[in-house]
Amino acid sequence: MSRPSVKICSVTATTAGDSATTAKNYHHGDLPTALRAATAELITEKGATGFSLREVARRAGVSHSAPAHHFGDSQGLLTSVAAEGFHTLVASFEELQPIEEPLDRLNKMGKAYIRTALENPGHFGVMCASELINEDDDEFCTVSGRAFEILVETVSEIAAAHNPSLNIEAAATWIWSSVHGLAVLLPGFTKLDEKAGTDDVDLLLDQFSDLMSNGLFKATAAYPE
Amino acid sequence: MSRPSVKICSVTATTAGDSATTAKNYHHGDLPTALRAATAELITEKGATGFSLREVARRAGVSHSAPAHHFGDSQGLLTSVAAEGFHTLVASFEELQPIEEPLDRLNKMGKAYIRTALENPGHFGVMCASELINEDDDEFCTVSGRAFEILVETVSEIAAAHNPSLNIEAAATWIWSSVHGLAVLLPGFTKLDEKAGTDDVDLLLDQFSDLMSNGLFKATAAYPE
DNA sequence: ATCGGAAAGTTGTCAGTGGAAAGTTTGCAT
DNA sequence: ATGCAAACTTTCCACTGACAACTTTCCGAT
Repeated sequence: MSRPSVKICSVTATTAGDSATTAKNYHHGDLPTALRAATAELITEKGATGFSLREVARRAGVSHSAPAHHFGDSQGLLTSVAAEGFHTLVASFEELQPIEEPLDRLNKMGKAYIRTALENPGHFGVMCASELINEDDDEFCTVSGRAFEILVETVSEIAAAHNPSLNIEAAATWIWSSVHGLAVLLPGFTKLDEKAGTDDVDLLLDQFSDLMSNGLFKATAAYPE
Repeated sequence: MSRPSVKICSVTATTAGDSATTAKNYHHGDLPTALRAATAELITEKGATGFSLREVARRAGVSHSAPAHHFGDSQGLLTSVAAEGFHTLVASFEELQPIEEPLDRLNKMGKAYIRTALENPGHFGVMCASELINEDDDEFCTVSGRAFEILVETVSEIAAAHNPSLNIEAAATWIWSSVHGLAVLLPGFTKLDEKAGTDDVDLLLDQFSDLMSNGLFKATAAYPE
């Protein structure tokens, strides 16, 4: 929360185009965006369970049933927040695409994944909460599918470069599971976020890279320093 | 350590076991157990978000605030259910300890993990829901710590047998993340549970084993048949 | 210019929820 | 039998999500 990271998201990007016309477009300006922001903030503070539609509305300064008008129900709002989070993730993935060596790119994608999760706990807390969101939502499907697609592409390149007989789908699923599991299991994101956490995570991810590349039989997984 | 008193079944065991002493012990018999069972059932049906203390009480046939007397609040109840789930997991791990070859044992532990998750969705849905439970709870800490301990032991043996320079902690964390991530991400447990799902999962786990052992550089991750 | 419809937002209401507080039943030790 | 604590019930309160009905604002067609 030390940086204005939420701005990254496409949603703000799409609407932020001409603020002259949209900013005071209506009563509120851009309520959907404000509601998503309030939601992410609230989840960051109180966790996904502490979330409440009415509290979000209160923070956005609108009546308690205004959100329903834009998102239907709370699931709709949370799904939209989740999609926003995936947009951020995809954007950070795409920034890394110029990296030539696919293994290096994969390593950095893993770090980006964890960093995104740490920097946007409000979004991340809901991105894989299949209970809370509507995974069949069009925008959500598209953007989360795109994220996985990028991973598969990278794994394909790794296979081509290092091991042509690799089962790409299985490997991609496995990698995603590893990194996602780590993100989920990392105890108390806030603690890590506070201080030197990013370095620790990067170190751990380097070990993961070693393990993924070389396997239990050959990996040393030693701290590189 | 191969077979301590199987606390897991204590729940089901006590209800059927000595009904003379416990069954009609008090008003209800064994309310805490009944409440845990009702909770698991409810979560299985409606997901962790569909859970409500009052509905659980209703199913157990007691007043809406009876649960509070035993578990404090809903978090207490859910934590107890999570601990119960970990007991089951630890028990299934311990059944596999006689297997000599640690790699084989690890493979079967992974399958057991997924199978436990599939067979007890009500418990699993809450075991790693850090939002919903109190992870500092004594019993929860003990039993979940034990599960990880068993994994670390197995990884240690793998290191001793195959790769002495392996960083054991990192590797264990990584393996846990992989399998947990898979369990979390597996879309719709019920579907897989219905039919031939177990085989599919076993196959996927075999691929994971291959990837974990040999790494991206050497693994083929091909279907074994 | 204005009129009508649609989008944006409000107010009011309802059943349901968790939690606290206070009362009641039950078993048991003395 | 009596006293006491544990197990459970009843009552209450603030809060929630969803719905329906209402008002305000905008914008385009005439």
